[in-house]
Amino acid sequence: MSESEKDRSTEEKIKNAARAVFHRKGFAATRTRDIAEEAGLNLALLNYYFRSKEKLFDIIMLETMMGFMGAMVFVFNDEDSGIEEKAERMVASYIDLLIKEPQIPLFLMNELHRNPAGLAGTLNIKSILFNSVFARQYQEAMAKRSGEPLHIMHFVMNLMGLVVFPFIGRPMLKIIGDLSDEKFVAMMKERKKLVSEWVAGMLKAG
Amino acid sequence: MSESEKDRSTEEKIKNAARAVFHRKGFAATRTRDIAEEAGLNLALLNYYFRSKEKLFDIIMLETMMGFMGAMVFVFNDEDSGIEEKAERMVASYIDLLIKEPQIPLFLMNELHRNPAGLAGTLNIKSILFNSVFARQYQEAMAKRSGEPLHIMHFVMNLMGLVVFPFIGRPMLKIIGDLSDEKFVAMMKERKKLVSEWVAGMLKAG
DNA sequence: GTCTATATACGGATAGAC
DNA sequence: GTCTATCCGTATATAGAC
Repeated sequence: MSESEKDRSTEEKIKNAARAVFHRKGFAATRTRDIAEEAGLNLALLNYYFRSKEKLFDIIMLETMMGFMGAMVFVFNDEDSGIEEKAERMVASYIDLLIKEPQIPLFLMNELHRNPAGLAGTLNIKSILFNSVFARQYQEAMAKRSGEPLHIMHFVMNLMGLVVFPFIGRPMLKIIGDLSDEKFVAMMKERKKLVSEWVAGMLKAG
Repeated sequence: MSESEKDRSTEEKIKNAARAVFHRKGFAATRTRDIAEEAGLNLALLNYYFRSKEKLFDIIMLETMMGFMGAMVFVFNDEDSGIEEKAERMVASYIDLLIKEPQIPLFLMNELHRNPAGLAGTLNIKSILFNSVFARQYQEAMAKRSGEPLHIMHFVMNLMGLVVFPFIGRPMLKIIGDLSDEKFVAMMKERKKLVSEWVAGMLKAG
């Protein structure tokens, strides 16, 4: 089956529609009818291809999770870059991803909250972090700088907080700051450079 | 009516139960039956006291929003403290609040996403920020430091990202970092001091 | 594979007894 | 004010024609 045929197959149409609607409204608030309509197909086809709403959701969730984590894991184990360059690349690639697909973080945070074990257990992310080149470089950076060494999760929280939070809080931030969509996106692009500088500072200062 | 009577009144019992369940599961996923059960009361009483699930939800949403914003607004307009002290106090009070009520941020972000205008329009938060003592002090700090002045919303994003995001991403962070609940809370307490230092650094460095 | 029609379950809301 | 019983719309899932 060619790529173009695959994209247009009924199964792919359903998955693409399901992804869009689930990302926008979350599991509980989406109706299978919404997905069928978004796909331009009959409701019965959802059950023909994917047994149930739950099963369809699980597939979308897994793919979304992999896409989101993939952006990180790819950079994590590069031997040729230092920690600051890694941080800079993660920041840039996440901001690019989230400008294109801004609903992903809220979707993921919600559904991980609903079922923390389910998916997260599938991917063994925990060992991915601790055994990474990134973790080794982080420990080296901590050893060099003044002050107490900080748990690596503080660094992960900072990186994600500075990059991902604005997309989760977007509706609130737009109101508080009186920001248009264009202005918001422009600020996110500014943040590629800014966040890189801030996290580099955190690695040095005591 | 005395305080103890008020706390135990049927209306209060329903509101307390509704708050707990809505915060935990969000609007779409909570059933009025869940709330009745949590309150130890009959389902029919919800409609007797609060017409509909929507109406009950709106009340909880408004109260939660006010509680969340209140912690900020209170500090915003204090004339006697500098900007760094304000930041430090906001960080500390938010972390204390969120250790007690960790579901609030995800709840608020979700429901603001569902209906950005609804509530946010009610409170005119936008003018609260721009007319605050805090905003004036921020502009002064920007004028003094080297480099281009940064939009105040970058500062708001940083403050909230560093403080609030960990509570939103808690299930993910616990898995990635192999953290127990106790360890997670301990790290959040550490962050009172750390985040204060980081944001102070952002106000100075170019 | 795709459709129409329908079975079945669930959830919000209310009627009416007490 | 509070309960039990029930109505009724809506949503998932499936049966069966084409």
